[in-house]
Amino acid sequence: MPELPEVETTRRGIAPAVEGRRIDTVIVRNAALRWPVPDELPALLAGQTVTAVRRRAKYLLFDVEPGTALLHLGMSGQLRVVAADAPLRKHDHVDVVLQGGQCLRLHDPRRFGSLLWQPAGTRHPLLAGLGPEPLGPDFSGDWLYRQSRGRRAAVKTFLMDQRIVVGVGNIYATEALHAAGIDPRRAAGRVSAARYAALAEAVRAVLAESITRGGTTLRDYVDPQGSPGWFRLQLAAYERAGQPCGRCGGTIQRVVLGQRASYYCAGCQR
DNA sequence: CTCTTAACCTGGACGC
DNA sequence: TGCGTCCAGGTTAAGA
Repeated sequence: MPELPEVETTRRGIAPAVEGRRIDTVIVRNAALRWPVPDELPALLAGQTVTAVRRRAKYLLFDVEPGTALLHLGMSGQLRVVAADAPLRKHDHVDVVLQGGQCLRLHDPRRFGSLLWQPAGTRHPLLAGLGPEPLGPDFSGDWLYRQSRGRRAAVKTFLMDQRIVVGVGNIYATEALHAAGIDPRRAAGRVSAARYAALAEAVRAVLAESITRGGTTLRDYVDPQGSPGWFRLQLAAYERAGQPCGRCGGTIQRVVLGQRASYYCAGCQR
């Protein structure tokens, strides 16, 4: 489900309820996520005060004194702020019960998400090797250009590689390439520096605009208050096969790249 | 190294 | 109504 804008919207939605708040208990009903939730996690978090909720790539990071809890929402994860006694739904796998009667509830039907622990002063292997934040200072067209030299994989697959740049998933890679006028099938190593400059700008613009609209709800994404995101209304290419391109009037095509559905306009994406 | 593929899992949409 | 097939905002391990 979530790419950077949805994770960031989730972060902003939970921060007021969580930051500076003490954790009463952590209830793990089903530890069988992408990786097993560590047995010791509830004991590590109970009684701790959350000093900050951060985001790195598509991970939410909950800082407490002994370390950081890492939460990834996978494809179908939702994190909601609910009353601690709110009725349970199927697939409500974890509750972080906060002092004051609210709780953070993780709901994840497909269980591709993960909840892991990083002791203070260490770096979890999953966070090692991640590329720059697309909305940060280290991401640029020049960076993309240099990383892409000699690569034959499709530029869309390259753009979704979290070692190259984080946070860009299937929707936003599709949209950014459309906005930049680049054919997603083109080999990454055969895109010019000038066009990577345009692509980097398109990535930033599409992510920033989606955040302002609360992310994209295609099927089941909701923010921590249960509201959908509205960026879907802005999608120019994603899931628009057969429809006219808003820029050139051509027809949006569907193709599969790296096992993921991709959409592009044969008229204006080269 | 780079690249491709299978796998993890559930549920909704669709065709018969 | 039911059953089979395909598809879905992600990521990793394994193999070529």
